[in-house]
Amino acid sequence: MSEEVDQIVQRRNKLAMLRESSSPFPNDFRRTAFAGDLQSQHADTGFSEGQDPIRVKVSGRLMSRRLMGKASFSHIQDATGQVQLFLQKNQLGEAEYEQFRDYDVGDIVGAEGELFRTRTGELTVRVEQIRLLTKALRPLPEKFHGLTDPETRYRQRYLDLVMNEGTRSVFHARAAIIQHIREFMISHRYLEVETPMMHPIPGGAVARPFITHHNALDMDLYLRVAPELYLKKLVVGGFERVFEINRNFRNEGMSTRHNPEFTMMEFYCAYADYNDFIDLTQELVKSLCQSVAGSEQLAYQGTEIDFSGSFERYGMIESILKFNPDISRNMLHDEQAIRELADHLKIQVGPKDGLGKVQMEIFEKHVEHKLIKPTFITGYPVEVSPLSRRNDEQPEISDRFEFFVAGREIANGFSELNDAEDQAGRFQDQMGKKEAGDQEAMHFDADYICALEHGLPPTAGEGIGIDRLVMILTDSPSIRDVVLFPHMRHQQPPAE
RNA sequence: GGGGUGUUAGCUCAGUAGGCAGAGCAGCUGACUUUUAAUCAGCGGGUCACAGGUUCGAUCCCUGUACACCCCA
Repeated sequence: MSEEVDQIVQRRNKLAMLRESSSPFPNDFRRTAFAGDLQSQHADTGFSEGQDPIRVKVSGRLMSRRLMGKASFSHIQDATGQVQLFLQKNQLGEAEYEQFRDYDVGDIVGAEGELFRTRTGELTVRVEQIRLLTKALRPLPEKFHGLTDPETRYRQRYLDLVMNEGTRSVFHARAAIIQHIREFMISHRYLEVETPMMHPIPGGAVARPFITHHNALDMDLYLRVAPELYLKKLVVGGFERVFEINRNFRNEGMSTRHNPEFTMMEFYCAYADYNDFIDLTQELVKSLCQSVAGSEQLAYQGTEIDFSGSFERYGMIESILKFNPDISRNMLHDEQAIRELADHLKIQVGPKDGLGKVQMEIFEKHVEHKLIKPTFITGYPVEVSPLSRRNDEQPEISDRFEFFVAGREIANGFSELNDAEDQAGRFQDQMGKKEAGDQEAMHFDADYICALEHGLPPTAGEGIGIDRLVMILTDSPSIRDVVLFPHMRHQQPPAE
């Protein structure tokens, strides 16, 4: 019999004993204080003799035990932090003290007593009563090194959360970031909405969808790759400023910056253009830096990133030239030359791909990862922007921008294409690409065209990748570090 | 999809020119009324990821598979 099983068997035996004497999973303990609150409230309390004693009831997970004969110390951890318990045989009584000695690290307990300070000055509860509230049958990871194995941290995130303060703080930060964004949008008069996650036709982004099936209707549905088309239908309907924070699903590879489901905020504003959203994005990002980090200087994975002042801004072509001195402007604008260049750069180009598509490929491969400072890129080709408004001066480019930090695309926004006939033509173009084998190309969405034909006001739209933003703001190297339960390959469940 | 690295006790990690598998923590027994990685004495705990191959003998060498991490596409 392995020791792992031994430890579980011992705990099961203890639980069996508890079942005989009482209900082992009581739910009538009510705490009066949180550990972290006590620490901050009593940071300067002296607990001198004459003072009125402060009685508290605390509960949480037993994280350590130091048994010394007739007295013991222990730490419990709740949602706010840890506090030390001091247990004495003559205070608890023989029976209760012996019961405590049977508790295991990992058990959930409730304790009541008076606050005091130990010789070393640590705030401590002098326990008068303690109860086991939940027996833990499996041992926790080791107390000193904690849990470091990345696979276990992701698959059993609860253990990571119990053991690692850093993990807890990342997800607290994530919640604060999303709350901040939501309040920012509401304060700018945006209405929060929820649109379908299951789409009859996948649309709104160039991406491969997941397919599911509705039994009663006997029809295939697609998990959404973006909420874009529905949100713009709401603008047609007169909700002139809307936003949605929710999951998108893309059936693509996984990496440190891609999870099959990821969180995006999309938002639309009538009577605004992409330049307005560049300004709005900068304002939002700066305010997030201040609210999360308290500074516009952030360190990301050892690189200082400066969010102060106005963010950098280049045209896409200019950025290619700036970061790749070997490439000339003429090469990027000549069909023949750019294909040779792409070949030289080992970029695969499809036979139906035009100038714009190849420019985009070169940009993605040879510029994106170099955009470390917060940077807006504009001037994207219409060919790769099937939902964007055409630029008035240069019809081959769109009124679109993307926002990059630390070499990562964080946001994508544009003046919306509200010309229904142009949009129908762009969908036709996408269908041509799909027939040529491009699995990411869009479908023709007649419903959406119909909505546009009713009149979409001039509108700006944008999507912000929340996970990537959280990565940068929390200095996390992988998207798995900012998603509570990242997608993992199937694995055998933990054996007993 | 390609390349690299890894998988040894519940956890964190050693290790073996190829010859009975190691530590710390956790666990168990005992001592201990201000400890905090408590301490002291003793004890138990392993399909060395999985499947093949080479070998007298494989945790170690070879091949494949699974899972994970990193890099590239």
